[in-house]
Amino acid sequence: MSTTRQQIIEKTSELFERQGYHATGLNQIVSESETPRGSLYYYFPEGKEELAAEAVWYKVHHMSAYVRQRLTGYPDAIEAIYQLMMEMADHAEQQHCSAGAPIAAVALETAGSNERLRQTCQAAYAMMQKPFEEKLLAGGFAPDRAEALAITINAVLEGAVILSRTARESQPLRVVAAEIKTLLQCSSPTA
Amino acid sequence: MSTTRQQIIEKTSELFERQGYHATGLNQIVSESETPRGSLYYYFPEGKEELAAEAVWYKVHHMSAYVRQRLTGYPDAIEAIYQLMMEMADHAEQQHCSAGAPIAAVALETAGSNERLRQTCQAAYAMMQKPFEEKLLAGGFAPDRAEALAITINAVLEGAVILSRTARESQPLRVVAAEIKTLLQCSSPTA
DNA sequence: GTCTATACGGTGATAGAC
DNA sequence: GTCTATCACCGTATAGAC
Repeated sequence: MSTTRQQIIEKTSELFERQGYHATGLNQIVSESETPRGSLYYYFPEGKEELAAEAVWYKVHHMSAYVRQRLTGYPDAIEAIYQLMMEMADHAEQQHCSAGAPIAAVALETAGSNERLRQTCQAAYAMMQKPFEEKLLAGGFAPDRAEALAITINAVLEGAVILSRTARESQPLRVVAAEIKTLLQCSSPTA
Repeated sequence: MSTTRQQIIEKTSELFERQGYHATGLNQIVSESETPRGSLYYYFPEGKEELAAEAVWYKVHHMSAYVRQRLTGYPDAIEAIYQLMMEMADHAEQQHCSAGAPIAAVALETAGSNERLRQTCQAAYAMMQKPFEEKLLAGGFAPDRAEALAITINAVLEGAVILSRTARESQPLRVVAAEIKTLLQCSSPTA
């Protein structure tokens, strides 16, 4: 795998996360990634759509692996998820709540106009849901409960990141972390 | 208030909801709103930014009024909120999950580049939070609990709408409705 | 693999007539 | 209030040389 190609993908996913799909031009991607101008259509012959799909895919692999790894830090599922969410709030605060929701940024702009990217984002969300579902299963939750709770965690995280970005405040992320903890506790099979 | 001006605002908010900010051009707004071409800069001399702020503002007034009205339908706060969320899922399904998250669409694309629109979206989210907070307060929840839960509802709704749009499936909305009901029940002061 | 030049359409915005 | 003409700029994409 060439470094150039990977550099383009990483910069694209970074720019999508900060600016969204339509606001990110191919020119900006090339110039900020400090990549040869001629390489873009060499590595991504189908143009922006192909590049965007790869960028989303790359980002979600990275994020879901991070989540899965972090969730192993605490044996208890509820505590692990709570600590992860608080850690995300710390992360957001460090970068002044300027980023987050990389899938949503692409999904909202393209779901209605580009079927390929819509499907990519759909698969991305499914992938983000899995680590939570697995951890809850391992924690003794019934399969249907684990799935419903993982969907809820996925949704509330996405929403809270957007609220935090908009308000430039990590508070929404911290609030929902505590509420999800409560929900998990009163849904716990051992409760 | 002229009809032309209002038509432009309504069509703009509709297009933002479906396509986002950058994908929606002034030309499209004029042509689809069937409005005189020359009127746009007459009513909105500051251009797209001013129009966008008004469109977000209009939409959020409309939505928060709808939510507040619907929450009066059931005396019990928990049941009222649950029914409202399920109603939103029905709505989404009727339009094939093609819309929703009108604030998020603008917020994600502009929060990092346009301070005015960022603040508008921030105020919009605050406005969306209020009806839930009020209903919970009236239902006997302590002020700080009502606020935290309203923030969570706001976040989970925004996230679930995005998940539903992306998957073309109302299931995420229905799932989070049930989970929020559980959370409210086990947070209830009368429980 | 990379470069440059270029095509073509669309963007937000302005000026000046009516 | 509205229209038209026009602006400069930007977007993605392609062709052909090296």
